[in-house]
Amino acid sequence: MSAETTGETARKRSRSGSTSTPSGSRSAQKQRTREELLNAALNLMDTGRGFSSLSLREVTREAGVVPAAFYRHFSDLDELGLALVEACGLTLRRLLREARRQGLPPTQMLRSSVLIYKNYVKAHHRYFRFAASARGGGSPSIRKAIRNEESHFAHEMAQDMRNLDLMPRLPMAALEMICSLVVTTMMNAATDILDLPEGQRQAEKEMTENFVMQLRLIFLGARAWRPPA
Amino acid sequence: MSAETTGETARKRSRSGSTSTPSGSRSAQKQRTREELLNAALNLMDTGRGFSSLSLREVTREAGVVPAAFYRHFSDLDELGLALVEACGLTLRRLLREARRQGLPPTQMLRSSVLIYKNYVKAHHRYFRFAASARGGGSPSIRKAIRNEESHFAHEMAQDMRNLDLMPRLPMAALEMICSLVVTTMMNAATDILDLPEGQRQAEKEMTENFVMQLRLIFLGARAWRPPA
DNA sequence: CGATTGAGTGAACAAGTGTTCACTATAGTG
DNA sequence: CACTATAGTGAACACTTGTTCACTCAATCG
Repeated sequence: MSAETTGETARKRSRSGSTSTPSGSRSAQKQRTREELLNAALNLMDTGRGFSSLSLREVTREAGVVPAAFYRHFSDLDELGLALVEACGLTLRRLLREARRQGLPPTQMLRSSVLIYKNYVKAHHRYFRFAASARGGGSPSIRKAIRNEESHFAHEMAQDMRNLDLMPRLPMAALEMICSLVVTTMMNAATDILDLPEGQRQAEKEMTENFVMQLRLIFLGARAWRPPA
Repeated sequence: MSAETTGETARKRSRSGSTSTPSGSRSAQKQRTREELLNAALNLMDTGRGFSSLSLREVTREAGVVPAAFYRHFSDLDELGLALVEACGLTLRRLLREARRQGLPPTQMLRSSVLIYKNYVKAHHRYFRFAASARGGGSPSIRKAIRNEESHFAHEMAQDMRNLDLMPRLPMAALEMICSLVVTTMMNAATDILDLPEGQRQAEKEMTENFVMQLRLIFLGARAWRPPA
C-alpha cells in the first residue's frame, strides 16, 4: 500500500469548523490544498479515465474545495497537468535512486529488476496511470513535458551505466540511444502492468516474462553493438 | 498528400438543396454520413487534441449534422472510437501488405524501411494521431481494442518474417516477442514523427537516425538470441 | 402507384461547464 | 493591538453538454 494514497476522499474543509484544524502556517496550508488538488486529479483518473477528460469542477469537488479556489493554485487544468508531470518525474528519479543505492543483484539481475519495477509501478500506479494517459492524449505542452521527463530519465540511466562500467566499450551516444529504447519499453510495460486483470496470475506471469525477454533482447543487441561508421 | 484528407470542412447538408446532391441509394448515403462523422472526429484531433476531449456535439457540428443524427450511427462516442480503432487496424495492415508486395530492399533495408514508414505515418497522420492519443488515454474498451490491433499486427509481422525465412533459427514464440517490441517501438516513433516541429530538418534527421539505430539494436539482439532454457 | 421506413431535423430538457466577483475570516505584519 | 494580504467562499453568469421527442420527406418496396 502506497504512502500517498489516502483512500478516503477529502471533504468539508469547514473554515471555523472544530474538525480537521487548518493547523499550520499560512503558506503551508496553501501548499496542502494544492497537493489535495493534485491528489484529486490522480484519484479521478484511478478508475481508468484519462487526464484530458477531467473537468476543473470535478477536480475541485473531489478535493473538497469550491471551484473558484482552483485559480489560487493553477490558472488552468493544463498547468495542474504540468505539475503532475513534475511529480511523475520525481517518482521516476526516486526509482533510479533506489536502484543505485541497492546496486545490481549478482545473478538474474534482469528478472529481478523487472520484478522490482513491477512492484514500483503498482505502488505508484496513480502516477504511472497519469503518465500513460497524458503521454499521447494530453495537450501538446503536457506531452512535451512528459517527453522531456522521459529523456531526462534515460539520460540519467545512461550515466549510471557508464559510472558502473557496464558496457564500457560503448560510446556515450550509443548508451543514450539504448537507454531511451529501454525507457520506452518500460513505459509501455507500465501500461500493461496497470491494465492487468485483477485475479489473473497467469496473465501476469506471461506479461512479466515477455517484458524480461524484451529487455534481454535489447541488452543482447547492446553487447553486439558496433558504433556506426 | 493523403487521399482521405478533404481539407475543407463538411457543411450544409441541405435536404432539398440544389448543391451537394444526396445522390445515391439510401444505405450508401447513410454510410457516407457515418464516414463523415469518423472524419469529423479525426479532423478535430488534428490540431493536437486527444480523442477523449472530444464531445459528441462538436463531432456532429464538424460533420455538418444535427446532434441527434449521431445516434443513428453510434450509441456513444466510445463506439465511434472503436470504429476508428478498426480503421487504424486497416491502415496498419495496408502498410504491411505494401511492404510484402514490395519485398525487401537489398541493402540498407532497415533505413529504407524506416523512411517508408515515416512517410506512411505522415500520409496517414490522422489515424496515427488518434491511435497515439487513445492508446493510453481513452476509455478502457478503446485501449483494449488498440492493444488488440497492435498484437494482431505484430503477429502478422512475425508470420511474414517466418515466411520470408528471415531468422529461420528462431522459434515462433521468440519471433512474436521480437515483433511486439518492434511494434511498440514503431508506435512510439510514430508519435515522435507526428510531433516533429515543422521546419526543423535537423531534428527530423536525428529522430530518424535514432529510430534506425533502435531497430538495428533489436535485430542485432535477435541474431544473438538463444531460446531460453 | 401509394404505403412504409428510417436518416436527418429542430426544439426542448436538465445538468454540467469555466470564469467572475464581492465577500469573509484569519495568519502574518508593523 | 489594529491592519493588511490572501486562501477559500458562494452566488451568479453565459455557455456547452448528452439525450429525448415528434417531425419531415425522399428512397425503397409491395
